Amino acid sequence: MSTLVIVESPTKARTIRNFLPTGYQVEASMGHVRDLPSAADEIPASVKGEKWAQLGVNVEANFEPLYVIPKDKKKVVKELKDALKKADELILATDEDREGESISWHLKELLKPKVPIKRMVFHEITQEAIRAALKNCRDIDLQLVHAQETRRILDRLVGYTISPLLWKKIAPKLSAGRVQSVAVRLLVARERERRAFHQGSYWDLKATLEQTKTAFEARLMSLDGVKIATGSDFDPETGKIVKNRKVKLLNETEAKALQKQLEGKVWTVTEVDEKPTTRKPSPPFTTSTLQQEANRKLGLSAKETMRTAQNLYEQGYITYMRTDSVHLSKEAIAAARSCVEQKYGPEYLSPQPRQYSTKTKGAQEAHEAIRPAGKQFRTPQETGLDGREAKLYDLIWKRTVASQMANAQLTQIAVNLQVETAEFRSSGKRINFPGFFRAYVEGSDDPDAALENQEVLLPELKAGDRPDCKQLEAIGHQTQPPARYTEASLVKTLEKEGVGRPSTYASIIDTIIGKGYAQMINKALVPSFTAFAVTNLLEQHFPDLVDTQFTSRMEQTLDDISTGEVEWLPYLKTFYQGETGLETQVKERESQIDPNTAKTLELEGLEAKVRLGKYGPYVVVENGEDEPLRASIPPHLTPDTLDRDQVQTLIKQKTEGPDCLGVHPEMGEEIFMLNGTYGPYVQLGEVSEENKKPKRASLPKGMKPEDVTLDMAVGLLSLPRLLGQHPETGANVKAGLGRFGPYVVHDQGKEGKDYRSLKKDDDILTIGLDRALELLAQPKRTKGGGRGKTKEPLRELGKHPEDGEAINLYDGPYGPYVKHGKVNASVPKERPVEEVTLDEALELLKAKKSSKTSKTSSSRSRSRKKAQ
DNA sequence: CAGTGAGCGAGCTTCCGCTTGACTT
Repeated sequence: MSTLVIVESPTKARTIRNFLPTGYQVEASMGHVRDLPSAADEIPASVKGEKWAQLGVNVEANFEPLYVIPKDKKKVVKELKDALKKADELILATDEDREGESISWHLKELLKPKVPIKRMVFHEITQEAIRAALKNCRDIDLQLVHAQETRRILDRLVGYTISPLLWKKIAPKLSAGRVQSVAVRLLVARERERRAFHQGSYWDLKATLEQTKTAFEARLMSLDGVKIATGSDFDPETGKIVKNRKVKLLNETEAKALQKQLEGKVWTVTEVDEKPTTRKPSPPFTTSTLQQEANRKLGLSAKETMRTAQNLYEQGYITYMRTDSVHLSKEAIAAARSCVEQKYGPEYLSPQPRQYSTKTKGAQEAHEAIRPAGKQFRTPQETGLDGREAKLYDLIWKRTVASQMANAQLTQIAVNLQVETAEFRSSGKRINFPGFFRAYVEGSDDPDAALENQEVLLPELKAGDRPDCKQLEAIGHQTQPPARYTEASLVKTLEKEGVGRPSTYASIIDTIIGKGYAQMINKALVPSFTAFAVTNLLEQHFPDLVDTQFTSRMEQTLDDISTGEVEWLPYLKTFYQGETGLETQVKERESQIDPNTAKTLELEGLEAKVRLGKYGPYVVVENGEDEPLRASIPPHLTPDTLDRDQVQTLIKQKTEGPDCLGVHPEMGEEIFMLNGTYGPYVQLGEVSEENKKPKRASLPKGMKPEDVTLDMAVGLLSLPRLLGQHPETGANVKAGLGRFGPYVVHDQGKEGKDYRSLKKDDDILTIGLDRALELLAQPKRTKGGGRGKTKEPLRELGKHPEDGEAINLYDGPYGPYVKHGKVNASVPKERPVEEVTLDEALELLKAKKSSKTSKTSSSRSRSRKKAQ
């Protein structure tokens, strides 16, 4: 008697294998095994002529989906079929959520087993839980499967009807979808706010006071009983105080006058208010909160976090990393509590075990929260991990353990002080009992709030006290525009609205960047002009689809379908073919929308219009009777900074030709300031028949075109510049501008070149030999396995018999590999790294070399995608 | 890499969610 058990992931398969009796074979499906055809080459010839072929859903016949096996799943399916041949029974043990139920159903439909089928679900991977699940098998829940199918079809209908509309009206290859279009809209909405933002400025006073030798600070709160204006009193759209607000706005003169007036006066404490407060630890990690915290505390991108977590999961250090649940098993709670007792003592335990409940919209909770694996948590030190993995495990360990710790007890202290008619306030915080603070304090998107987490000590004060004023300063402030989204804050917002799933948060960001809807500038997501045009069109013509509520309404209906309260077919029919249905809407709008209008952006406070052209965005300025003036917008110029002056400069460059900075003193040719696809650059002479490629040099980052003088331009054009000879080797030391910015190099020709980037305060035009030597003497910065070629090998294996070049063993992000010249070959997972020999390495390299000659079509198409 | 913004025009582009291995280092 033998039974085939199918789960989603190979890691899970390996784990539960140990908990099942002999005669059970466990295999992985690797996620979904069937799907709607994703592109034309997956549509079978038999339906290619049909009107609905491109959709992959027969909208004319009860929305029957056309399922195919994607290319990358063919192998898995074949293996599963083979495994089934040997089995007398099939157990489908995928996750208990909507997608998991659907995977089981697809497996059943696809494998058409002739043997009995059971559906098994479990929530914990322990001996008891799995044995119990085995005894309580059930049938596939078809209503849940219908809910998934409805979700799948609806997403397809949205994506594959709206995207083609965008191709016709804005630009080919654009995309729209239930999730990505909402994400893009969030970015665009924030950028609009930033464009509309007007800065306001205000002043206040800061006093440094002292009592019983302890210094503390106080801020001016009110004057003559009227509150002093602060940032929140401003209207961000006007830069002025909100109408009818009764506050006193201090300007610089007034603030300084008041400062003078109050100097040397008597300060009196009028009121001391102490309030006890408690803080509760945050729940254990879900995918979304892990991504946010790893981004804030470790600086990891969502993608990096997931890759690192996957490694930890596969090595058995943590539980499953794609989850929306904050639930901890009994076992996990016990393990966390024992960690608290051992490490911090019993007084740090929460009196009762804490069980958190998931409040996220649309959560499906097929898994536990992300936590250290096992019945006993390994402490971060015990794992022996290093690098990113160690840091991420540490974060997960602390968060999990902290969740079972006692509340922190604090006292908030507010002290009011009076000096003449001015009222000042000082706030402090005392930590009476740190509780979970000992282990973990959640990071914050707002650095000011993070500061609040620290204890602010005040001396013992009581009403009537007269502290000394040591210093009184007038301080100017300016209101700040709303911050752009980061990866972390975007994921947080999407999760809050129930948009996207744990398995997709990281890829949503990839999608919107890959489609040219946004770029990442200093960790901030900045939407493109294309994003503006697409969002405008969708908001105007399909407001429901880009509403953040759309997904939660859909989820509600899907829930109702899964309980049988709503039928799936009528829902889809109304959504697509109803009077205000999607198909009807798209057809109607197709004739209404003028492509020229859709490609044109009217930005607030700008007469010039932005248009999307074949080669990117450009500005158009009406020029009376004449042809309008046009000029390209360089990619580094973002929508929020495009103002009148910027447009002026772009147009001027275009019409008057490039600015001439002067004549090169030695070459006798003119030097021009130009703006190219890669930003501003200087050029010596003009392009002509005999001089097709005149000498050019980009401006280093931070140098503004308008600040560049003739001398500076000459300096830039003379790069790389010889600084002198290295005192030890006699080789040339030069300074130049490279792909990564300004650098110095110790150029020993064939012996090798040693590069260092200049520091922020160094000037490429004036740097001398001494400073260059100083930089070269510093070690190379190798942060987290940077791109430096000087990576230390794990082990040297020996020399290649043919060319005598060294063959070394390295550790890389994809596991250990051996390297010979430019050829790398991974060491197979089952081989222990310690045992790899030179001969084995030669074999691996040989196999790799021969396979390299045949490139697959899929890798070609992937690199093409990346290039866009 | 470095100055364009219409048109010849077959066939293709595109969604979300579930997974790992391939990429290369």
